[in-house]
Amino acid sequence: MKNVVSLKSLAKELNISVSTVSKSLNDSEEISAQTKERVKNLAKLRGYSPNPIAVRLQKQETMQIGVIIPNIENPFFASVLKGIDEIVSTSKYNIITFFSNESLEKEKECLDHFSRGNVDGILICIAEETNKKKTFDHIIDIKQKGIPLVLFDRIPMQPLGFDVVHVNDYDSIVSAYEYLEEKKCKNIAFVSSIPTLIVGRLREDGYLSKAKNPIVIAYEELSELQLTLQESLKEGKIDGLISADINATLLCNSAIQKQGLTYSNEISLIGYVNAAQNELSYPKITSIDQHPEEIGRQTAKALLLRLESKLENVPVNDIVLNTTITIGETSV
Amino acid sequence: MKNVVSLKSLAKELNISVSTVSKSLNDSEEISAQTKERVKNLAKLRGYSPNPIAVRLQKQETMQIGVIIPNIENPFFASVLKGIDEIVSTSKYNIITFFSNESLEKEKECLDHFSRGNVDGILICIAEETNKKKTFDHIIDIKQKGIPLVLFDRIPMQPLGFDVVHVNDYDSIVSAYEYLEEKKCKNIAFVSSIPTLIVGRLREDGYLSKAKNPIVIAYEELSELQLTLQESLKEGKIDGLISADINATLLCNSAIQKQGLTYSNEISLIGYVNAAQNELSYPKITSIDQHPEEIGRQTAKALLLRLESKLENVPVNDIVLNTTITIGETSV
DNA sequence: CTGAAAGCGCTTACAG
DNA sequence: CTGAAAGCGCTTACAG
Repeated sequence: MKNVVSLKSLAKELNISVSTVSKSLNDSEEISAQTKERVKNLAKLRGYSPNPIAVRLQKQETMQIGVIIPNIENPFFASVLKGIDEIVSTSKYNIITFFSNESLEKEKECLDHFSRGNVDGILICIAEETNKKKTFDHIIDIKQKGIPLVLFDRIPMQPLGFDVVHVNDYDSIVSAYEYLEEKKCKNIAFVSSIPTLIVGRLREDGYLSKAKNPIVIAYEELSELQLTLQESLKEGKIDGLISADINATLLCNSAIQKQGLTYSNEISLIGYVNAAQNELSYPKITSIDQHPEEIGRQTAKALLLRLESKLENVPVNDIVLNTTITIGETSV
Repeated sequence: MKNVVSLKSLAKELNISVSTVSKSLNDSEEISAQTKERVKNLAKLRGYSPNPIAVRLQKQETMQIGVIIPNIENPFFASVLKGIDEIVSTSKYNIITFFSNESLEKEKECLDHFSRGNVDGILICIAEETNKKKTFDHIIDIKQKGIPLVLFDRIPMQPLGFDVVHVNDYDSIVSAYEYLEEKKCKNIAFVSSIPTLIVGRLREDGYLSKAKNPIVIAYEELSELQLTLQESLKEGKIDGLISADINATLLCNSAIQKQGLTYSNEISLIGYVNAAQNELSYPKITSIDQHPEEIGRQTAKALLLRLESKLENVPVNDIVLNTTITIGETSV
């Protein structure tokens, strides 16, 4: 039941050679208008479409872009992927998705698979474990294979020699801090469930650069974070919270509510959220918007640029995007 | 800088034929142990790995599975995709992801692309628009192409002749209704932002089968839904809410809070949520868990089964999974 | 046990 | 303007 229409079958039916059929369909200058016409008509009639695998073998291109996402259940990454798809789907490439599930081992396997000739280019956000262990050799190795690679969101401190796309995490938190200051907050604490992630560190640094008497509440273990947070709020000193990630934001709001605090002069909250969900939630939280789809689009564009201009000496690009603050109901 | 190690280069270096090299690496019985040894050693030394495109062309398999997701920003689908990945990543296949963004047109393009020899099998959840217009010809056409296809979640009323994986939406709501009855709710309303989706209709039907004096609040337009919902709550009659989708659930909770109602004898809420986010939210909403990852796993398994047993006469599978109720803080 | 040949479905110099 | 030939990198009957 497979598609049996091939160049060969068309050629036989038309009593001409395979090369002529191929050239006709590719609109080669070499072929007469009349022959092209005949070939194209029959091709359409028979529903011919070229075997993509054969074309790829011939062209020595896979027409595939490999994407490695740490965790697709994180809405930030889901939106980034959507942005990537938006750009890639207008190109000749397909997206092969892999999920590292934050595991270094899995990430290595993915890159290994990609580098065995399965993709023409790679888009990757490194896993949490990779981030912690600071093991980047498997990524650097890709350079030797000559496969263009673009890193997004979690960017190692030391440059690896690849294009990168990210937001300015440091400045984002500085802006958030300044925003809360405008709202007359005096004791602003920083809450994070990602203290070891690169982006988490940058955000913390941004906070520390502003706070005179810093209060950092940071645990990876959510239950621990929750407990400590509740304790800290009980003391009644804190009147502003900046949360460094989606989970921390949810816990902050939850702790505030449970404490019976109200979003007024009593306390304010700003943090990272899942934008779509936040829009409908109560209270709608004042948030730092990273514009994840835009990150995805820029990442994909950066790769396509490398793929199209085969120039090896294009300098490495460091693309920094701006975050914005979306006012909600948790800062009055 | 491309990988220049090929069967040919190995053969030349060993002074034997390409066929012998190929057979050795594939552990053919025909080849002497000694030769195999030599070949494998050199292959390892040179870091040889077979060109996947060439293998595919030869084997007449793409080793790719095409997945069409209506909206990756919906956490339900993100989790389904994770489940799919979990199973597929243990097979020889790769996942090609496409997002229809709920558009029939885009969906057609995806299927068209897939059917041009780009994938060996297809996993699809139909777009909202497809669902509404009840246009399924582009899906049915896939059967003629001989490409196995499995539908998940949104399953057309009339069987299309493909394997399907879904939950029992009707029964889920019946259970939810019965649960609220146990909690002494007397006036249970049904709130939906997906009145025209198949799953939305089934859920509504489940509700209608139980309610004596049904109150259905259903609008696709979220602002309209929100308004009507607030009006209805103001009347003070409703003491139980069943929400048919994530957005409706968020709006219900938001409306309840704004109304100043408390989750006690006053009112209860049960509905669909984003499980990960709900876990950390306040209040934690009592929810109907569809186990999306399991849906993904089952969907992928169903396809792999078809792909492996080339038998055409395997009867069509209708896999129905159970939902469960997770007790939260919105039903006391 | 090894290798030459054909073939998977295409494209593209090159001859005529 | 058309076609035969070689080749992309493999696999696999078939001969020897």
